[in-house]
Amino acid sequence: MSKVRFAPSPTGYLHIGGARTCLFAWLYARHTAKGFVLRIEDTDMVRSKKEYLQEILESLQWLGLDWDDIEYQSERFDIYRDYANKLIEQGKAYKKDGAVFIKYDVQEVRINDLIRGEIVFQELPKQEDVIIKSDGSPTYNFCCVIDDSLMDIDPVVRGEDHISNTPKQILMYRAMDFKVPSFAHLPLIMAEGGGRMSKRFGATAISEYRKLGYLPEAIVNYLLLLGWSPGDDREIFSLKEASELFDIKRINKTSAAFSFDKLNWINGEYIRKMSLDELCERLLSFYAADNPEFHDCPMDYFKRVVELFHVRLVTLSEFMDKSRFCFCDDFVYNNNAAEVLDNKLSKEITLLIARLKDLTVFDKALVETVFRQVVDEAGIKTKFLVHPVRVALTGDKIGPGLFEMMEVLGKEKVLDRLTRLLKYWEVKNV
RNA sequence: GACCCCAUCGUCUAGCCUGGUCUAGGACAUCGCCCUUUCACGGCGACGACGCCGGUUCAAAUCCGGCUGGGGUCGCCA
Repeated sequence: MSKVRFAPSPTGYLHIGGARTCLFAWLYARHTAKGFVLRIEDTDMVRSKKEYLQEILESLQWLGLDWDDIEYQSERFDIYRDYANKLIEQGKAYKKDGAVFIKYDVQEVRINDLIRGEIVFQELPKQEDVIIKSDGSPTYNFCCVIDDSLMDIDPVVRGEDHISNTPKQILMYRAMDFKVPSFAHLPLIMAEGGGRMSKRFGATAISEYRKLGYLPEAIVNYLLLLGWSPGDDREIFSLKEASELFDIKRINKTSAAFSFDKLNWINGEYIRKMSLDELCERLLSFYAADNPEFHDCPMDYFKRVVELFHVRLVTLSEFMDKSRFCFCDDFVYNNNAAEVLDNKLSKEITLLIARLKDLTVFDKALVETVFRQVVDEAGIKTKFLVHPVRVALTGDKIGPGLFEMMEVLGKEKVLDRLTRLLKYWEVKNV
């Protein structure tokens, strides 16, 4: 049975477009139970870098796109040279200036494309092409044809930018008496707001998205939606579900614009649907070495803090800023909270402190009961006491629910921070 | 310039192949309402598209042609 491949070139990082190409090729392979080959196109000895290869492999693993085989073109130069020599012997190629040129038997070329149907090229602009460069290394199109043929790749799944390469490749298949495979040319991804992906576009490398706090399953899910749909309204799938549902015929012909809004939504969906324990693990590994406070605090405390932000996170990276007040006491009151602090409720806060002090069990329900009693006695609206207390506890006017937050922070911290607010008002008074 | 690909709400899309069930469905974003101590989540609702012109047909988002628009490729890079 034929196989499917993804053929990255280690001359740069794995970018979002490459990841999507790989995803579709991978899904096709898994759906049809064909083998999936990772072919490293490292024929350009100058531009190919080990670190890029490393990064590409890590990114693919992170995304969950595994492969059955990996091949390196740099280890196959002998094969390419043999075919070049054979073509020379047959009079289909010739040497010039140290390079080897193939002569095309120019004719109409038809591509059988699984996504677009038949594509017809009337004529080719060139009659010949280099297959072995003057430095002895083989060219892309030549290697590609030989490897796709020898590795029994069918269909050839790749980006739309390769459509124009296909006619000359088909002529090469014919020159070497190879069976011509079918192709599946994927539409390209465009930058947000249209235009090419490369220009004026922030994050392109997959590793970048990882650093930004995106989950691999969310990225994969989003990429899948960018150009494919199951035909109904479902939008959230795991890789496993996707490989079962996948149908290459349902890939769109139109290039799709990338949207951070949608990616963010999907990422948030995955975070929300994740169990609390799972989210804790993800956060701990995301903040691995840089944030010892997360690892040093009691796991139980960490978990309860995470719970406060579970439905409030879009990316993992937001956790640090949002939860800062849970791990340190030295925060300052945010400027946007100034308005809330204008109204000095020293008397009410003092009363609240006194009542909270009496609590022996500092849980959400009891805290709320006490809080509402104070509000009643003071004869003010709940929200007028809630807002300044939140600022006192977190430094910000927006944040998690007040009472669950108080329970998590604990009596001591709550009382300290309320007292701190009283002092703040005192100082301001002078 | 040449060759090729594409064309449904702002964005991602369903529908198109096998014309009528489409006063075009869903999602994101936006806006409003509800929930509510803020934010978020959740619920409800609003806004919003078949690029244009012809043709075929009793009937076209769906088929055909042209135009326009967008994209890709024209390297001894991959």
